[in-house]
Amino acid sequence: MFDTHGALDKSRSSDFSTLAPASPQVVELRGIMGLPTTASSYGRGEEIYGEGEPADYLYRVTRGAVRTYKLLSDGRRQIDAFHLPGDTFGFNAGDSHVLTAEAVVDTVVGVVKRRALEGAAKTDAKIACEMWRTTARELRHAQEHMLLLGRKNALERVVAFLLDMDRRLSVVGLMALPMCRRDIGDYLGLTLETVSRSLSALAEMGLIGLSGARQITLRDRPRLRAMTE
Amino acid sequence: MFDTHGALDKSRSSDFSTLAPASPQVVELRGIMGLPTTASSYGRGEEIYGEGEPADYLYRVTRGAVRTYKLLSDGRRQIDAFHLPGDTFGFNAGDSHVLTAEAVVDTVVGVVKRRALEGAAKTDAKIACEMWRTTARELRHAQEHMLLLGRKNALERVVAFLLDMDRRLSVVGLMALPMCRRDIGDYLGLTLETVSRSLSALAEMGLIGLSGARQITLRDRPRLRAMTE
DNA sequence: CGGTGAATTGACGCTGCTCAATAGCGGTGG
DNA sequence: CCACCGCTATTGAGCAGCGTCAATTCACCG
Repeated sequence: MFDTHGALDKSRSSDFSTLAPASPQVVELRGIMGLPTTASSYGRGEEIYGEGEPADYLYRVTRGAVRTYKLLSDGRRQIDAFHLPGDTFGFNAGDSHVLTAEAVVDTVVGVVKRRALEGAAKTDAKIACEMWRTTARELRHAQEHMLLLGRKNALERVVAFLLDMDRRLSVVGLMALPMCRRDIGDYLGLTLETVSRSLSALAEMGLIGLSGARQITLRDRPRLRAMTE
Repeated sequence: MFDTHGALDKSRSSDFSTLAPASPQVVELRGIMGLPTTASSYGRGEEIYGEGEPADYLYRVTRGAVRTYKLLSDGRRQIDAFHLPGDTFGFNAGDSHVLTAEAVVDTVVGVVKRRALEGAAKTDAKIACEMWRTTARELRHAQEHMLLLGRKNALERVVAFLLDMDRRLSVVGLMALPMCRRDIGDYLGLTLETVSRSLSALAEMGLIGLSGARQITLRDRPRLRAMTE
C-alpha cells in the first residue's frame, strides 16, 4: 500500500531535517525517474536556461514556479507553460533548448544530468517509457492549448486558465497565483489589460472572488467549466 | 561507415519485392520503425479515427494528406497539424485518441498495431528511443505553432504556413496544396476569408504567384522568411 | 509613510470576423 | 464539346472584440 500514487506525490517535503547534508547543493530524497538529483535555486525573474543553449539537464520544480517561452524578434512573447512544484521541464530530444526558462518567483528545482538519464534509458525500458510519457503529456497540453489560442475568446481563455491553476495549486479553495497579469496574458495570447478586464468581469458576475490581485477563489466551478466547452 | 546516421535511416526499404503478399491489404515495402505494415485507403473527408476512440494503431501517410483536429461543442475547430507523405500520426501515450483524424484528399496510409510497437520497444531500446523522438518532434512543432497562434498577425501566420508547406511538399518550386482555405484557416486560427485576403495581398506584393487557388509559387523566400521573424 | 511596480479602468482605433454577393473551377451528362 | 451545377474562392461593406495608450488606484516593502 505504499508507492501507489505515483503522479501526485506532493507529500514528501516534510521530515527531511535529519538528513540535511553539509554541501550547499542539497541532494534530494527522491530523484527524477529514480536518478539522484541535486538542488538549485533561482531568484525571481532569473533565467534557468536560454533558447539555443545546450540542453544538458532535466529539471523538476521543488518550490516556486517556472515559465518557459519563445520570443519573436520584436519582443512579442508566447509562454508555452507554467511549471509548478512536481512538474518536470527542460526535457528535449535535440541537443539545444528551443525555449527559454525563467523563475517566476524565487524557485528551487531539482536537476539531473541528461546524459545520466539517457544512459539509464538504454538499459532500463521503464525509464525510456517514462521519458516518452513525460514528453507525451507535454504534447497533450500543447494540443489543448492550441485549441485555446486558436479558437477561444478572451473570457473563455481566462476561465480555462483559472480552472487549470485551481486544479494544480489550490489548497483550501483559495488559489495563490505566482505570476503577474502580463505573464498570464503572454500565456493566453492576450494583453495584460484584457486579462484584468476578464477577471473583473468574472468577479462582477459572481463567478470568482478576488481578494488581492493574486488571491482568487472560484465560486461556481460547474458554471465556469461550462464556459470553456 | 555504415549505420552512422541513426535518425534518417529511410534507406533500408527496397528489395522486399520477393515478399509481395497475396492479401488485398498489401504489405508495404517500408515499415514503420522496422515493423511490418499494412496499407489502408481513405476517401476525401473520411474519418480515420475519432477523438475518444481507443488508440490501437499508429499510421504513416503513404499518399495524400491527413488533418488532425479538436472541436469545441459549438463546432469551432482547431487543426493541430497536417500530415503529409512520410509523416507518422496517431501516436499516443494514453489509451484513447485526443484528436480526430480525417483524410484531406484521397489518402493511403500504412498502419501498424500499437501493441506490436510497444512490445518491440520493451526489448529494443532503439525503437523506444525512436518513439520518443517522434513525439518530441510533434511537441516542438506544437510549441512553434503556439507562438504563431498566440502572437503572430494574419499575414505572418499565412507566410509561416506557406514556407512550411513549401519545405515539405514543393517539388519543382511549385506547391500543390491539398487542403482548402477553411482547413488553412482552422489550422492558423483565422477565418477562410482572412486567409484568402492574405494570399491576395501577398500576390499583390509580388511575393507569391497564384496559378489556380491551390497552385502557389513562392517568388521571394528570403523576404517571406523575414516576415515571420 | 512614501515609493515603486502591479493592477485596474477608461477612451479610442484597428485588425480580423460576419454576412453577403459574385466569380472561378472541376466534374458530369446531354 | 459545351452547358450546367455545385463547391470553392474571392472580394466588399460594416462591425465588434481586443489592443493601444493613458490616467489612476492599489498593494507591497523598505
